[in-house]
Amino acid sequence: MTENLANKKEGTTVCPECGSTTILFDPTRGEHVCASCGLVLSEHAVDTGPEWRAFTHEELEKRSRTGAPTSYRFADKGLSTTISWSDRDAHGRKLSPSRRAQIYRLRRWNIRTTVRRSLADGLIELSRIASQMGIPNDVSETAALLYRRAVEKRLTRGHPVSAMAAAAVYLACRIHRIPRPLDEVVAQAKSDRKDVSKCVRVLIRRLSQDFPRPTAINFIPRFAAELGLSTKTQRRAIEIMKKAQETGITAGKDPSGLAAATIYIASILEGERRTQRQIAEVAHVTEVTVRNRYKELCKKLGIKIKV
DNA sequence: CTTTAGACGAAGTATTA
DNA sequence: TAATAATTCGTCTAAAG
Repeated sequence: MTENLANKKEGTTVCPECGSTTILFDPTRGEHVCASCGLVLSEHAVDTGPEWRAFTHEELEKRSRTGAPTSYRFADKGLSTTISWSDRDAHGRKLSPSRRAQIYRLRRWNIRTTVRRSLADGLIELSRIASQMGIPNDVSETAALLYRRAVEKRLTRGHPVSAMAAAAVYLACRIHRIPRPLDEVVAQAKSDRKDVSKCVRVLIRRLSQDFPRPTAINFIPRFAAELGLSTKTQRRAIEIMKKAQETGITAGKDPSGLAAATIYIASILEGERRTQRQIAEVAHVTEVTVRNRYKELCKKLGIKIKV
C-alpha cells in the first residue's frame, strides 16, 4: 500500500493486482477502481495523497478554473450567453444601423447553435437517466459526449430521443468498465428495449470507437459493494474469477451470473455469507443461474463448500 | 419458515449452414 | 434467411437447517 501511495504522488497509479494503469475514480463513493480487474484501490482516498490530485477530466476542470466547470451535458457546454432583443447598448444609447445589423446576425447564430431541440432534449433526458441510476459524473460526461457525436453524424434521425440517450448511457458505462445490464438502463428510459438496443447497434457501428465488452470481473466491485462485503471477500471473488477464466469455463456465460456465483462462493469462504437470493437480486439474475454457475465452478475448480 | 437443490419446458441469443 | 445449439428464466417439488 505504501508503494502504491508513492506511485500516486508521482502521478503514475498502477494497480497492484494486475498492473493496469487505467484507474477510475468514483466520486459518489470516493473510491479509486482499477478499470481492468475492478480492484478498489483506495477506500481512504481522502487522507492519502495531495488534495489536488485530479483523476478525471471534470475534477481537473473544477480545480484549475474559476467559474462553473464546463460540461458536455449542457447543449452550450454551460457557457450560455444570450443577446437581448433591445436595440440599445449597455449605456442605453441607440445603436447605429450597421451595428444593429451586426447584432442581428449574431442573434441568429446564437439561436441557431444553441436551440437545437434534439440535442438539448437528448442531453436533458440523458442526465435524467444517469442521475436516476446513480452513475458517476465522469461517466455521464462520456455519455453526453457520445450523444453529441451521434447528433453531429446525424445518427439520431429516425430514432426516439429517449432511446438514443439511454444507449449513450449504456455504452458510456461500458467504456468506463462499470457495465450495467441493458435492462437496468431501459428501466429508467422512456423507450422500450427494442428501440434502445437498436440505437446501441447504430452507435457501435457508426461511431468508430472501441466499446469494450463487459467482463465478469467488472461486475464484482459493484455487486460486492451493494452487498456490503469486505474488500477481502471482493478480492477473493476476483481470484476465483481469474482461475475460472483460465480454465475457459466462462465462455458464453452471462457475466453477471458468473460474477454473482464467484461472490457467493467468496462470501461463504470468507465467513460473510450472503444468500443466493440476495446476490441474485443485486446481479439481476435468478437464483437458478447463481446455483448453476456456482455448482459448475466448484466442480471444475475443486472448491469445497460447507452448506 | 427460510434456504438450497434439482428438473422441466419456455424464451431469447449466438452460431452455423 | 433459416435451422441448430447453448444458455437463462420461471416455476414447481423436495429436502435440509
